[in-house]
Amino acid sequence: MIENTLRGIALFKTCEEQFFTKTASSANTQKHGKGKILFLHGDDAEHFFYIKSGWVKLFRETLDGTQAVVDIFTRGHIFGDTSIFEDGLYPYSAEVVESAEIISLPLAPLKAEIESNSTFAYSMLNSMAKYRRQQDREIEHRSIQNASQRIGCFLLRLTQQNEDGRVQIHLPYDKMLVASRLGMQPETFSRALKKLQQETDIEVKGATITMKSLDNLVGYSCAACSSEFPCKDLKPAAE
Amino acid sequence: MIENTLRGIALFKTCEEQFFTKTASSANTQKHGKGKILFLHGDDAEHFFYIKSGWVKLFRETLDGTQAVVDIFTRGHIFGDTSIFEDGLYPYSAEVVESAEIISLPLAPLKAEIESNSTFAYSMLNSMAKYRRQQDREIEHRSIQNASQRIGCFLLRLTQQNEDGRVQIHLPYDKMLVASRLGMQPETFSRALKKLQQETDIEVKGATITMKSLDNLVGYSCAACSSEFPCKDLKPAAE
DNA sequence: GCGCTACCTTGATTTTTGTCAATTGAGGTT
DNA sequence: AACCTCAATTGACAAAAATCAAGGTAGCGC
Repeated sequence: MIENTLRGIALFKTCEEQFFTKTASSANTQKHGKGKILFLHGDDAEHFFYIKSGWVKLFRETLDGTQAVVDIFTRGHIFGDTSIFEDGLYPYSAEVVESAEIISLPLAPLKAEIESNSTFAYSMLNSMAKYRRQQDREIEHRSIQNASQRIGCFLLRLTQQNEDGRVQIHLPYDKMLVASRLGMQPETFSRALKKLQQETDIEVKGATITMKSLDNLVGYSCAACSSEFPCKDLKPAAE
Repeated sequence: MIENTLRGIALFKTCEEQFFTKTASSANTQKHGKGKILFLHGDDAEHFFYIKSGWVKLFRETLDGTQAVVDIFTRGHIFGDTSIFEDGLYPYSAEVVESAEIISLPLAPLKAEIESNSTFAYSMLNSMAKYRRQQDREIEHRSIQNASQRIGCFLLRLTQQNEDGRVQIHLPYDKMLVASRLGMQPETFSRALKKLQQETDIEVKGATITMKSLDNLVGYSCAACSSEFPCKDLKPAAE
């Protein structure tokens, strides 16, 4: 059951047989409701996680409780794995933000596989490098894009390139969360989204956003980005 | 000559013999003055680089010429290596910002070593994970720290923990560059540094900053950070 | 339905940062 | 020394975002 899921994950394509059996033997799938804390920053890390469905927020907090969202992941993403390289402690906290089905997997076999299977280690490096570029982009955008442009970019990255006619996007989680994901206050988000509506041709109705084509949005947001649309990292992802 | 330098690099500790000989055979050391462009974003990547001394800025630009500084590295750092995972293209541009001595190294043996030596691949993953945490911190700071706090943090990260009496810090490159590294305008930097002077006990004289102890600075900046001082990633770096 | 509890929006205001322009200052060259 | 260049600072102002406060709205349980 779980073993089959694992075999289907692109990242694990090059793993040895024993990795799947060992990992699956102490893995388990669980459904979690919104608000469930999976682990806290600094906890001893025994497991890493694979998201089958739903959304998970990774975050860190300062002493006075201010929260910084590291990232928000969904189906197909792995998290908690880098604790291997962090003295076995989770480098962030994780909270379910939209009801999720999550597979919990032991770290030990993962570490063993990295250490023994260099092809797999290469895959890990590849996915790590991809993520690194995403973070570079994030930092870049925070310094050269304004709030509306960042929202525009966020929306563009939500559209799968399946579109033909009218484009429709559905925000995958609360607007408050989108705001924190983009590093702005909810009020700023609300106003910036309104401004984006005026400056482009998008129509916002609750969490649903529609538009004739992506062109206007691309012109508005991607002008203030060092990459071209469509973003390379969104493509099929050559594993 | 170069081979010995390579053997001394912590990251390469676990590399095979042939890696050193192959790499060194088509490596070369060069001195570059301030302003020298080493490669441009999108160039075909044949080499990666090791900094023996000086400072190098990695950056990306939008079509209209706005520049975003990805990072600024010095002695002991490697860059250009991730192009292995980016279709063989450099994911950013690189410019010498303080006269530097740089070793240029072929990418092919590095890639081969990653693919064949899983212990080394593990080291690479480890260093990549470390860098990832640094970027997480960077993103965090841009959303929850103000300009003065970011400068304070930057200064703290420049101090080696060798201090006993009075602490003295020397800015390693232009203030304009520090500003861009911290994602702010030079004018903002200038004012924020002045404010930092008023709020803590630092004394600024040109590029030299002194203070009785780090305490005030730590209290001022690290209060708005999810990590504790001293930052773990600055420690000896267990390779 | 009613009331409760978020989420979301809107307005007014303050804070922070960016922009534009002018001046000062330091280092290097001739 | 006089000159030049460019970094750095400062002031005045504009823009962007955060903050504070008040409503509005949608979903949910009773």
